[in-house]
Amino acid sequence: MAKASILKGISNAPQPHRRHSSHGTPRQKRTPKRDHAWMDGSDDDDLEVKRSKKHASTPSKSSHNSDQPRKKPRLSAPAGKSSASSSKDPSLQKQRKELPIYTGKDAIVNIIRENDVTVLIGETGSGKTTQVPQYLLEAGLAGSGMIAVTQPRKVAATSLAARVAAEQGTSVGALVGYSVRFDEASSPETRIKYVTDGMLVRELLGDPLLSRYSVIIVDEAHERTLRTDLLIANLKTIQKARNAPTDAKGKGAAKLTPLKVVIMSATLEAEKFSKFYNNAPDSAKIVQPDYVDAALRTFFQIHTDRPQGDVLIFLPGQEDIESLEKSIQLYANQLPVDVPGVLICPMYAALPPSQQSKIFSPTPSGMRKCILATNIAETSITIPGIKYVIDTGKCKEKRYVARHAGSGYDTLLTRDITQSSAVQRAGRAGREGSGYCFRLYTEESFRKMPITAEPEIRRCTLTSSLLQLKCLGQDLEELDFMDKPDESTVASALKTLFLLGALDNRKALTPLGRQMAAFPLEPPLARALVASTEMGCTAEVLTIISVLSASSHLFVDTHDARDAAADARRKFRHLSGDHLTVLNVVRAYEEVAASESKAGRRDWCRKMFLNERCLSEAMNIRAQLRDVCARMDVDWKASAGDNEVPILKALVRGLVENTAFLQADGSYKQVMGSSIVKIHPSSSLADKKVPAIIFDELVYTTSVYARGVSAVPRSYIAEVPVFQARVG
DNA sequence: GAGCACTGC
Repeated sequence: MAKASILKGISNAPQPHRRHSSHGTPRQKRTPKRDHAWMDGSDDDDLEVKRSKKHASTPSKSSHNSDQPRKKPRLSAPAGKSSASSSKDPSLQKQRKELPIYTGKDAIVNIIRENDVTVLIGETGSGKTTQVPQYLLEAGLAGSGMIAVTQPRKVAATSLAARVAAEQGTSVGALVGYSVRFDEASSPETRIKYVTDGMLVRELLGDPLLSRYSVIIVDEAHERTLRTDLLIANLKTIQKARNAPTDAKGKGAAKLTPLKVVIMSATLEAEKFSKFYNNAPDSAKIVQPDYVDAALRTFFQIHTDRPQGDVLIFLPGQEDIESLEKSIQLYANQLPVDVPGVLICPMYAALPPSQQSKIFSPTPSGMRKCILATNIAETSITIPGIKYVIDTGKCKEKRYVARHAGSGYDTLLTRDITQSSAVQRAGRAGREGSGYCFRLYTEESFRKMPITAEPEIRRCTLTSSLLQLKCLGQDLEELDFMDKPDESTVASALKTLFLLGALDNRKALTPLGRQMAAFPLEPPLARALVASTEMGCTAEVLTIISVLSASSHLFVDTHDARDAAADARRKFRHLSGDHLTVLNVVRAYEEVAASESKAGRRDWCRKMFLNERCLSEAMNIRAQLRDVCARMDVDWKASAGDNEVPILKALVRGLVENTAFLQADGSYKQVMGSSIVKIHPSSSLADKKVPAIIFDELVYTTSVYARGVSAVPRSYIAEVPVFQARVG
């Protein structure tokens, strides 16, 4: 069994906290100075780290030859050189030593040396992410293998690699590299590699024991992304194989070097919670049933009673924002002349960039800015000059609901925020001075909130993960997870993969399933792609699914220019519906891209109300998918031209579960699952009655909507083998 | 007649 150790208390240098208050009667209070407080109360654990002497560090020189890297040939320090080496930028080395983690360096290295698994808890900014890999390399713990450091986001992986490469006095891609989708910088010399968690999960498919790595550091583990959870579960399995007892020596297993795992996680900032509650006043204990109305009243209390300073109100969604905007405007127009005017700025992701930008312009003198935002303002953007925050305590959350062992749907419903969100929201006030947070909920409600968000593995569709695991000969049901996925979600994933032909009726992976897993796509889209190779329309299907798997929407939603947007959209419209409309858009975009400059392209997209980010990302994805096709000897150029028949038939193969027939009463009934679904109003087929539809996804908001819809003859659906089996 | 926010391959 793997030995495990937990190291706690890599704390930041103590810093003054912002002043907050809550529950309606704000009052300033300087927070007491206190370094740390852990949820489990074991305050003194950090001494374990702090106590250790920094005795003369003995970097074991790894006998690594320092060939010049192929990609970025520039000077590079040989591995194993001490961090104190004079060849490195002295100011960077000084900075490294000033990091909170530095005093614990030897203790950390020793504990990791002695244990198979180490859990390292430290706050953001403690330097653990940049320093620990370097400490381990310098101490020779990497042996002849690599140290991988996983990150949930690409930008973190690339920027951390740049930072650590600089600290090592080398260029990125030499001793220190990174690997993310669409981008890689590494060479045979690379020993520390920053990778996205998804990249390492994908690497498992080709190298199930991750044999190139001797240390894997899973960073930001507290974020509990689906891929991190999947990785952690797999690392346990891998360690069993690679760190087998020594009696296996001489046999197969002995060829494998042991694997060390380091899990790094931020604390939940427990002390910030408690400080927050020391100033909890005793008024405002009334539950506000209508948070929009409460926000309205709280805003005008602030506006008439409090000194100048902008207000940020957190609301769940666009609908509430628009309704509150109207009410505030109405009352603001009736204010006495001696009260400052109100400048209302709505803020949510779907708002066109031109209207988003006004929240960043300085508030005109004699005015108070009031920003109405979704949780986009919680982390993604920082708005300067906010003095007051009003927190409704609500947000919207997307969650997958599995039903009847299959055919579930995504929901988007308003719910209570988490405690960590509440803290985050309050922290948006007074970033440049003192600030106040007004919470429209009681202290008791706060205590009832979940501390953190539920891990993704409990909220998402697991179809893609299950397919990847099946390729590794594993199973969602058997793997040892920190949090077990929900049974019905697993059942639903199994059913989907069976219907797609990726699994047989004994839940075993089929050759088709293995083929599908090679593509970085959701299984239904991968299935459509494979089908297109048999139907001679790979070029078109590749284009359509590239757009569907891009992270943003193709069409820009605008309120003001709704008619103009609809006019522009009509130019691309295809009678069959949204999928071929997407194809028309990309074909037009490619023509423009061929003749126009970058600016011309941007201009065209703006005029056509198209999201250029979506299109350029789709082009990237398409190029990657073409590469995979080429490797699998699939002709990605095979084109059906303007014949939509094979294209729709290929899509039907992937979207088998997302099919519905028109009923006699004019509604659509899902073929599998039997729910009544409506065509989403954003679809080109909204309000149209066609005998049968396929769709990209089912979303439950105000009712169950099908999004991304195309009309197909009923026969296309009936000829799918799975349906024939059901009938016969 | 409707669109929380991110992220990953």
